[in-house]
Amino acid sequence: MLSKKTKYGLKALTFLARAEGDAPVQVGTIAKSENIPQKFLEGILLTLRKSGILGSKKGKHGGYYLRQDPSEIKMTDVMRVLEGPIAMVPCVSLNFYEKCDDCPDEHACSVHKLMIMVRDNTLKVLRNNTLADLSNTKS
Amino acid sequence: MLSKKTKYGLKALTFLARAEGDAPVQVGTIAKSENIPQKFLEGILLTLRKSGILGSKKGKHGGYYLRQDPSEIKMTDVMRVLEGPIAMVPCVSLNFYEKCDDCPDEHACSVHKLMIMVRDNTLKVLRNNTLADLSNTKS
DNA sequence: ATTAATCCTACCGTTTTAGTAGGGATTACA
DNA sequence: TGTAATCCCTACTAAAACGGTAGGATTAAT
Repeated sequence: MLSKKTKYGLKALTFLARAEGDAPVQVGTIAKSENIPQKFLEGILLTLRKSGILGSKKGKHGGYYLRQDPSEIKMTDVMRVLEGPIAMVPCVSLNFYEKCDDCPDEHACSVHKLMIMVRDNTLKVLRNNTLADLSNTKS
Repeated sequence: MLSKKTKYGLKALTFLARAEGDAPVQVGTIAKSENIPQKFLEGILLTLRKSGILGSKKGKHGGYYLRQDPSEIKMTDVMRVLEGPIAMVPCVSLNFYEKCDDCPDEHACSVHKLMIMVRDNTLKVLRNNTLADLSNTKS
């Protein structure tokens, strides 16, 4: 299951991508428009900023903004920041690899085999889609 | 993340597929061989039986067995029984559809669009793989 | 100085996960 | 007919994750 955190984060990013101009957008504005609890969204945007995807401006008239063009922001990066590993099992994760404690031989493991295939196909989708693709209102 | 339940279930099914002959296999045998807590595995095999994937024989010399040839058992079915919906979001689930409570227009939702693509690619993998493919020791 | 915003930490109730415990029902076999 | 092995079922539990909320510190514009 996709967490609310990720879902809300994606919606917020889409909102920012669609927002014209480069003036920072306030959390409250996004929260209201996208039906997201404001305080919850605050934390989400904070982690997006810490990861380098968003920038922020403090104080009055402050807010958040994208640090790159939407077409440069890959879904793999966003998903890893918000949702964590893309692989469904740590033993097939590229960025968060971990050995299974059961499972004596990884290469003989049937789950391993299947999850590598799932991962590769998911990666293909997430690598081929940028925030610009999501923000596009057409189809 | 794949739950332990699903992981253990897949391993158990693989074990059964590899077991020669049609004599039922006991939970204890599988548990020991695959490093799975026996009592936990008991429950998992029970749900697999209730879903129709496994059959069982009670009493002494009882155990579990596959009800179809491994090549007939699709990963989509197994995953839906053990892990639940394949889609990451209920609003793109084929078998477990549910409307989002936020999100006024599903078709305008960027998350929806992305998750449909992910789902379709995952489905492709799971539909094209049977238990026979998993059990195959080669590559 | 006031106001409006981000930033940060801590907390909290609910649900899910990953089991464990204990026994009932059924069957093989001596 | 008795006993051991096995599946079957319910209930319980500790720990983690999820989905927030609360309260205030900090920073910047006016």
